[in-house]
Amino acid sequence: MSMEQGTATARPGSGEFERDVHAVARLIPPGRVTSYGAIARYLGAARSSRMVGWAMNRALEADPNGAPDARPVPAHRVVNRLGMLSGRLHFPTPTAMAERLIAEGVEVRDDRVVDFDARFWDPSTEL
DNA sequence: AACGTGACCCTAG
DNA sequence: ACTAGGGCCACGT
Repeated sequence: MSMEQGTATARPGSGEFERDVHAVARLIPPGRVTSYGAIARYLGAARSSRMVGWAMNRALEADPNGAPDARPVPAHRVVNRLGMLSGRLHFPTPTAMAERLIAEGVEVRDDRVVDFDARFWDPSTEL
């Protein structure tokens, strides 16, 4: 049997890397935040921080096929290395990301996490 | 199928 | 301290 089209269910972007990113993100404790680069580094792909952002984007998307791994991913806890909410525009509303953080006790001001260093959670160190 | 565009980050001038 | 550029790689056009 030829397997040329065998991947009929091949979902673009559903790679191992993306799944790992989601797995790590789910380990971020409420009230803490991490960065794209920190997750990338932890997964041994220090230069693929952009892909982490893309993975968050996918996680946020309503599961198109009711994926088996439809557990929620706390994408709002991932910010850039300066603590800025660079992904806020990808949420349902431009303020949803900040609101979710605030609900967890994270102070946000001008689209930026207040006291970022203290809130920062580094998987490489804490995990 | 090449090209531009990113929820980024690091290095060099 | 600031600006530019390179690398990464999935996606839309």
